[in-house]
Amino acid sequence: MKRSELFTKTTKTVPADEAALNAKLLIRAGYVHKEMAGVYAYLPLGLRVLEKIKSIVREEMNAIGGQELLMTNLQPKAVWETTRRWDDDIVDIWFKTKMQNGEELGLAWSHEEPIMNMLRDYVHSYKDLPVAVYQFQTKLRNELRAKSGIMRGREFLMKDMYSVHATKEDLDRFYNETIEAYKRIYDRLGIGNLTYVTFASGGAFTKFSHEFQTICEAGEDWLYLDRERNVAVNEEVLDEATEELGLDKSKLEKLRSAEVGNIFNFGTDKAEQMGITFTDQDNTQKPFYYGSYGIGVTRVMGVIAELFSDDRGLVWPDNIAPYRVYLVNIGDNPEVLSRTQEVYEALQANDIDVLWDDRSVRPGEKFADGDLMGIPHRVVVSEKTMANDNLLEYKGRTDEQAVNVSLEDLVKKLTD
RNA sequence: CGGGGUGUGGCGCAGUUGGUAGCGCGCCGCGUUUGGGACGCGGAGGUCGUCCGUUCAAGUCGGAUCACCCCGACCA
Repeated sequence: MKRSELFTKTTKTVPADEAALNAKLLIRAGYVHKEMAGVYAYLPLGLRVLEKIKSIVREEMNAIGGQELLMTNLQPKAVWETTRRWDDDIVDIWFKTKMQNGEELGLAWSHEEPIMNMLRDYVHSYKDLPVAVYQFQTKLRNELRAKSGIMRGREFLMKDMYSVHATKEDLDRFYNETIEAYKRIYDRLGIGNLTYVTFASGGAFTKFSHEFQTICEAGEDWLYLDRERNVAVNEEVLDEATEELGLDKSKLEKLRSAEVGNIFNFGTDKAEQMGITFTDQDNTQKPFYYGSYGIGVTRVMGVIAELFSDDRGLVWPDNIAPYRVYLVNIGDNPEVLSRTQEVYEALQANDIDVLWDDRSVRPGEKFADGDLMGIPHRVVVSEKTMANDNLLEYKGRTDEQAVNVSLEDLVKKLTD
């Protein structure tokens, strides 16, 4: 992609209506556009980041047997009445609307009930089990107050997976496999070393659920961490969990964290409430065991933006940067331009995402833009570099000093 | 939903005791520039969130309303 063709612009001025660092940077760099409080549009750069995060999540979900699908945003009232969760006193974040004939509809804040209801049509026997399905879906939640930029919106993108099983043991097995898959996801997203599996409040069926909490000053949760045993507990279940797990409360470290994932073991509750059963081997009707597993995709993006930024702007991990290389030509000397073109094509030929800042603006502006956008690798072509054995100037986003490399070595470095 | 704050060109802001709107950035044109967000000259762009009221006169005063932000409560 050439920078001159990218319609979004960067800006030096900080938006006045944002306090959250992630929103300030993402808006300034042209990743997101604020539609209204808690509602953000994803522009080409932002969408590329989201898609890269999704690819990682998708690979890991597929690896444990998840089948991707796409549920709907419009949801029938009846499905939610079976678990009493249509009631605004029980779920207070509903967006609801009506059809022309007056029939009430819900706008998806979760898909737990609709997924179960859908599975009812296809899963009838123990032979069909287990099943795990997942989607990337927009969730709409009528939060009293939106805050923290894209970390907590009224509209956000979530990966939600659901699994149904014939036995408790099988659900437990899958639940644990999912925990491992989630760890791999956070590792690949570059936040693995800051992310902890955390005990949090459960539901009716289990005492605790598990959250994945990333240590982050901008988070809204408090995490109590036992570094020695590598166990973390959410503040909301601190007393119960420390007792249950035999932790020494005085040794726990209290840290700000952001919830980047949450998984629930529902047992058979949901299936019982909804009256959904399968025929087991012994020809009796039994309710499914049901688990649900969420990752807030847009929230993760916000957390990463917060965690890795510096005073010059965003700093994306290589894996999810919208482009990996920010290519800069200095000056419009035809030889420099044709050399830059050559580098541009070589990178593309090796499947390295490159954004070429081909504008005829001063070098400082290009450097500042590349830094603000958080592109991990910067490559410069100029008369100076060409005079220097035709080497390229390379600088990592967080490097102090640039170094000279050949095109071959650059490609090698970026494809290893 | 309780408390606090803010709405003025695209963005960030100023605007005195009420007298008919200005600055920086950005944008357009011309020229000079080109290794960390250049400079000169010339331009375009605003019924001051909205409505009602007070007044000869409202960005400015009063009321209502909407939106946005922060703190709290709540939440993936």
